[in-house]
Amino acid sequence: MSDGRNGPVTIHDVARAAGVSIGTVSKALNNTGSLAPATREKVLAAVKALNFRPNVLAKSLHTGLSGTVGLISNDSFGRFTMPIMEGLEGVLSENGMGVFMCNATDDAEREKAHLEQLLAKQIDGIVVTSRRADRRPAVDLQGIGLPVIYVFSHSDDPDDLTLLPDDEGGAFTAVSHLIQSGRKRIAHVTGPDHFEAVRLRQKGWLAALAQAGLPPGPILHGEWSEAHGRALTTELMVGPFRPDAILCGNDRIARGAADALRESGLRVPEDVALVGFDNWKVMVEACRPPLTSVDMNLRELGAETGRRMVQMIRGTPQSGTIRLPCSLVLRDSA
Amino acid sequence: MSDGRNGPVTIHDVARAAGVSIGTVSKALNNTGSLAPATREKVLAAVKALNFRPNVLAKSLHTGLSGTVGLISNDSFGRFTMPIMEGLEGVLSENGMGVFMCNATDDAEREKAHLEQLLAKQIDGIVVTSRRADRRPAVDLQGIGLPVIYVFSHSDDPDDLTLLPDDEGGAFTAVSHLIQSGRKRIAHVTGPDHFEAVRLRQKGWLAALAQAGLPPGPILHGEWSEAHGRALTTELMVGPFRPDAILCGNDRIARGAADALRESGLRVPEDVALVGFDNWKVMVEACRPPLTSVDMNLRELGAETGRRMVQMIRGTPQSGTIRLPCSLVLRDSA
DNA sequence: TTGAAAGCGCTAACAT
DNA sequence: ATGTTAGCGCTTTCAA
Repeated sequence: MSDGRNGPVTIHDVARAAGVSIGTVSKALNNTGSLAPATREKVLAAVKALNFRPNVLAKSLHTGLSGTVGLISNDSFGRFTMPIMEGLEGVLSENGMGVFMCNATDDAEREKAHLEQLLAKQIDGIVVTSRRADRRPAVDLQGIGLPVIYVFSHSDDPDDLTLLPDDEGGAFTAVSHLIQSGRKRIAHVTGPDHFEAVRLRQKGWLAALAQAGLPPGPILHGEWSEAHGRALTTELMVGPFRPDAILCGNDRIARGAADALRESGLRVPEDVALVGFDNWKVMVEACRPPLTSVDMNLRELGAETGRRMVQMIRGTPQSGTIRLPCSLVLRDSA
Repeated sequence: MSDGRNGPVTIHDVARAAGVSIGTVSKALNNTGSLAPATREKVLAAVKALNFRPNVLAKSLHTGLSGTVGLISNDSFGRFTMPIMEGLEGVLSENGMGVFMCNATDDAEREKAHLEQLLAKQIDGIVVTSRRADRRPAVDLQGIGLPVIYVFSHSDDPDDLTLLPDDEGGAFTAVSHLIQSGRKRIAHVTGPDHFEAVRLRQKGWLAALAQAGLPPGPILHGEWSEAHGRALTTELMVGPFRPDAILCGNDRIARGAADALRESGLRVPEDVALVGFDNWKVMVEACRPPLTSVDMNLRELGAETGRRMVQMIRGTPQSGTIRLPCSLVLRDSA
């Protein structure tokens, strides 16, 4: 607490207290070189007594590594970034590393400013995340060779490493489940098709139908909202194709669908089964009935990002686009 | 790009390129000391040419300041932490500072581990946030005098600085609005009363009623869910007190209330007006009708945290509990 | 106005 | 086994 002098406790204070040189303290702290056990004990005792905490910034000057990663979000720390960040931070902090949060909100200027700050802070790597998984220009590292991972965001440079959920596989799994539980007329109500994820999920839906020899139902596009889920579902149900199941592009659409069906006197899942996408807790639980939904496992996506980032920082380069599996979470709607 | 040598460009490289000493480069960069304009130009030209970026870690060794703040969240980066983080990061990054994200999830061990990492990284301050605003033990800084701000979380040490939304004022504003629009029988359906926020909102509700000379309606407690919103509202409507308005403890409860009312044939807001709390976009917009709700202005709360953190780091100590105003966002339900 | 030199807290090679 | 010393990239006196 009161070490007599002012300012933080340094390695010199420890050396003095233990009656050794600072080099010896350093060795004791890092288990390097050779040291008499007794000396080590003495040093560690002084460290405890003085409550000494090594300054990692000073250490960084030597190693060239700061033990720090920058996370640039274009999601304003939104719903998708959160779990990714959680998984990432968990893995990195286990490795003694920290995460700098930056919010760029799809503003190139802000992103550039953040990049400058991060580089000045000597970060060891960059993670770029986004609100959606469409292609974006690669971050401009100005020739500085720094590991970069795009997660839930997609660099247009194929030499970059991009981590994404397997949207197509997720949709395939969901539709296969519907088919296995006896559904034969499966429609798809989803979001705007300028989203890559929308196109991929559509592909998975079609693939599962094709594999079972079932005809593709209609596909309806709209905004990602409950209101559109209701409207599109109503539209769908008065059409010629009477679905016995609907794969929804996200949980909000699915919840809108559930409401529309119930209010038109149809039962879920007896008359029409429903599967959502995102497995967003507040949505799936509030839905009537509770919604079966595809989970993109974003937490795990973030954790995998962390593991790969550690590898890259240690010198193993990685590139390409990797898709991690989604999982279907069963509830009452399908 | 290729500066001939390996590794990052240092101040020495710039000095060499500009034909001056490193001391001169430093002065040119920081506008300190006296320097011939021509020399400054020469240096800055070299900086540009080499794409030199000062190493702030090295600078930190002198200043003792890292330009870095740690944010310890106990919310797993949840819905409430997000906007706070966004506001905080915005202000701090404007000041050239960065934010380290840590997720402690209410685990004292994890919090301690994070604290150690943050201190080793020489952070200049700590922000502690939480899922709810109940009291918590102060972070143990072990005698290190470091600025700490509790936001959307409440230290049990009155000498700490705590920033919170004005729950009571928010409820008061909401109920006053209901009264002004002619409502006279105002009930309160809310969350578990072990939440400080619940008790404060209740207080605001009562105060507004008292000021208007209206009798307090019933108050019903339940979980923060739509299901409980529906159940409690149904219970309320069959009771002896026929409310013409309900202040809801959060938006989920309010949305449940809206559904229950509509499904029992009552119109919102004609028969019963509804006000929610949180102004959570997906909830208020999906609600039928769109929900009038109290916004806690968490983004601004985060921004204010950032401003005060900057002040504290600059040497102005602060303490006490400060409550920032909520605002009522009008939509169709009241 | 500019340069030389002494550190900031720490590591690591080299002496002893 | 331990101490000495030369930096890591930068700032900041103090001389010149």
